[in-house]
Amino acid sequence: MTTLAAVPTRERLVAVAMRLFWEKGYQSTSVADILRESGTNSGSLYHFFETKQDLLLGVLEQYRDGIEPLLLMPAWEGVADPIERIFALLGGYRRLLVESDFRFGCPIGNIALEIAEPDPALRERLVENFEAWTDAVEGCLRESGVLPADVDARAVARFALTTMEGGVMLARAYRDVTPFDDAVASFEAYLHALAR
Amino acid sequence: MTTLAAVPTRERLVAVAMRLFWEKGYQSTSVADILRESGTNSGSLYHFFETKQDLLLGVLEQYRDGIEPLLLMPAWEGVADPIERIFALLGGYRRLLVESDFRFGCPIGNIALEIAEPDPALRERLVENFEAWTDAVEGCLRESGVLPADVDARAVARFALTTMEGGVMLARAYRDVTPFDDAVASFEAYLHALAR
DNA sequence: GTCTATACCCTGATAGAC
DNA sequence: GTCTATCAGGGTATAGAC
Repeated sequence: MTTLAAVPTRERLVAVAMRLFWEKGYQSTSVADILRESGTNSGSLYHFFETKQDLLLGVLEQYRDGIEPLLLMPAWEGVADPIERIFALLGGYRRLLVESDFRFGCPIGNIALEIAEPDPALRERLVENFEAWTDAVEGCLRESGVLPADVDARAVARFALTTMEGGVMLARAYRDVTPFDDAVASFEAYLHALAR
Repeated sequence: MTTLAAVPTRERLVAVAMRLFWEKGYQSTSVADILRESGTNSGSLYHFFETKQDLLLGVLEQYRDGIEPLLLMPAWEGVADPIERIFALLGGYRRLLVESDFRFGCPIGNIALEIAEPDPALRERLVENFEAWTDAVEGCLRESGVLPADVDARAVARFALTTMEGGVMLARAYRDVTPFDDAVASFEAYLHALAR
């Protein structure tokens, strides 16, 4: 097993911040929390990151770079059909909701709404994450060939993201997966209607 | 014109907190901000509310009670057709996004994601707001009579909420109303597909 | 119900030796 | 790059007179 101490300090900080920002939110996580849970001293954190928000940027870059290997690849293992892959991806969020008793939703969506007026740099990182997610779904849609030529595949892919984010929000508030399931079922019906 | 001072203290506090929580977020609004902008002293606030979160509960109750008179009635003025009313409601959020340069989204959705692990009391207030919104849209759907009997009108209404919340989130992050418009257009297509 | 003053803690961030 | 110590400020909430 890899111990925390074996990981270089910067990566350790990003990994711990990633987890805490997800669990508690960005603003409710103190720098002291991150230092304690990562076994790091204040001086080291501020050696690598100018500010707490700078660390958040590092976390969002990590999410962006992890979409392919850490989100898509596990979700798509053993799923070859591109349309099924879209629902496997959505199913991953469902699983996360249920298994965490609705504590864990979408870490990017949380940040997007938690910070009322994000800096341009922060907003850019959020958009990069949303775009990478949308790219993946758009790729599935195109690969499937089910959409007529006059349908905007990117808009459909973005609607999948909208559905996921809205569904996760409601499921967490209700502590009930039904709103999420209903949203996914509706999206599926929408997709079928487009495909015919 | 009604001056601030003419309004009873409790209502004044709720009104100002409502605005600030929306503009800046709950956690980024300090009690001092609320006191300053409402022209109130600390002792008065804590006379009416035990804690800052208690004030948030008051704000959410106000939102809930205001859905009919302050959200639906203005949006539906001069709109008789129940299906058009659904899109008039969604159009209200669009207008808000654009006119505020994407600073104002859905105040309830913001709180729902800003607070990672809301107390049961807080969660209950969020749910009340989502339910009241869903009730209104479900009423429109039933009144319109466009849905076949085997379609779950409540699930469709909730999907409208999902669409709105997801669309607002993305539009704010992108600072571009396109994701919202695409989401609404997709929802409309979904509704048409159901209705036939 | 409202006023002033303030307790008391935790926040992000810094200093400077090693 | 890492360590300890600490700063300055702002956070929520309270005390107690009026």
